[in-house]
Amino acid sequence: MPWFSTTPNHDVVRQICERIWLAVVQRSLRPGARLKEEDLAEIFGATRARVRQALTVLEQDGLVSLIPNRGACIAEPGVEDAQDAFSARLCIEERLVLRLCRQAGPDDIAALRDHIARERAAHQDGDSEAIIRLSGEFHMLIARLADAELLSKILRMLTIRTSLITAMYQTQATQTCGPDEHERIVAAIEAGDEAAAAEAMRHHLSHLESALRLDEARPPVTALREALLPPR
Amino acid sequence: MPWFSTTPNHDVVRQICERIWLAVVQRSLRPGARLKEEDLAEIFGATRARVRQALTVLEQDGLVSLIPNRGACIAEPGVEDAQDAFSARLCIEERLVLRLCRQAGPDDIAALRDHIARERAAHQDGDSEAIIRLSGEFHMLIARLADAELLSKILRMLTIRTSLITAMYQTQATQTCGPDEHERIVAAIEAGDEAAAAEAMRHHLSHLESALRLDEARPPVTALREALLPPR
DNA sequence: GTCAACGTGATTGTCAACAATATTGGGCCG
DNA sequence: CGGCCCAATATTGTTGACAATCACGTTGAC
Repeated sequence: MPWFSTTPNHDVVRQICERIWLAVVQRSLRPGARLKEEDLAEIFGATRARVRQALTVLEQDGLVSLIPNRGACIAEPGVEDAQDAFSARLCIEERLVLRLCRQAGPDDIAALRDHIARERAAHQDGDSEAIIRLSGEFHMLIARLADAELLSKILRMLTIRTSLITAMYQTQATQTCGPDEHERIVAAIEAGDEAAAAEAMRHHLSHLESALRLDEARPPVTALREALLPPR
Repeated sequence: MPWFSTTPNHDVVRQICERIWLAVVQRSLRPGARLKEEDLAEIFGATRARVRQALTVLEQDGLVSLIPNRGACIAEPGVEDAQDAFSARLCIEERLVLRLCRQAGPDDIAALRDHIARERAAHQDGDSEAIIRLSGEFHMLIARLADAELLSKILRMLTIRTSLITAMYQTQATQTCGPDEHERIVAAIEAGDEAAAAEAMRHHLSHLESALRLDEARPPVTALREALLPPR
């Protein structure tokens, strides 16, 4: 299930991207962490050129910052960036569910229900890796079913960004929201109720956003750095 | 005014991207044209590595197709792709003008008016290069004024795509539509009339789309190739 | 005469060494 | 004693050559 990123040419590159992304959302790689090319090359058994390709792709997706002559590090989106990302997702996904309300056939509904079932299973098993992954894939599934290739591509970029943002700003209380809200969206789509579907999606996204500590003065991880370092 | 693409690290890369894009919209580079790395390197006085970076970026933007082990060529978006692109632009730009209706201050309106004035000047001078460029930049200006960094980035990608599509499918009759429709959008924004602004933008985009020969069976440029070459 | 296999030429993909640049630690001067 | 400059080191950026791959033209067999 190759869902990551903008289909890099070679599998090795995609694997590197995917592993780094996973490390970020699982919080084993903190925002601001430096990514030394040589180390990555050794870790993944690849050459530095490959690593560099991967980093270029990851920068496009907004997951890493690439500073010339200074290397790469996990990006540190600010509060503004977070709001931008959710705002953009709202714009895209509202459109997607509206389209799906008109186009969706029984197969589509079944696929969505099946996905939600897997989400529930992951929740019961407490498999946090699967929970995070499936939660993101639900939205990508909607995009795919809506038959909008470009919007899918865009949404992919946005989900990667919001993954990072979530890992950065989320409170301990709400890890990810359960599949109930997804269920509600699907139900509205099945009923063909455009207003309800759009509303459900809006509610879902704003719920995701409001679960974050965006109101706080500064991101928790970079607080130290930015506070101590003089402005460059 | 560095408006092109996803801010590549080095200026050389951006210049290559920009020149290729310009060549495409000016129709000196036809869709399907092969882009040999070595030739590009010689033309731009850059190394092949740089050219490769540029091609990677251009592929992300959908301007070139990058086939493994076979090289790069100007992309040939199909009718489906064209509709996708306009659909996505509609989604994004509608949101942008709505936001601008609420946020726009006198400075913003002045900037928009100033831009339209330049468009009119280009039209009078018959400077087709400027007409194409300014026509695209108007939409980017809206995105920038709407204070939506991410949506700007996305729209940039979409305008590049639609540039290519326009170059590919446009009829001889309607090169680009004049600045009158832009004027109408700005007027609605100035009045703060959300419904009118959204409607004006919808009208503008659908006008752009309907000026193309999307109903024809196949793209004009590739017709020969696809007709003569056996399906691979 | 047609088709298939093969060899050749051209082009892309990869690599490892080299050069340029930023960071860090120590020494020197104020 | 503190600030500044300079050299050493570590890391990134670049280059050119090499290997892998593919398209095309030729040759041979059926």
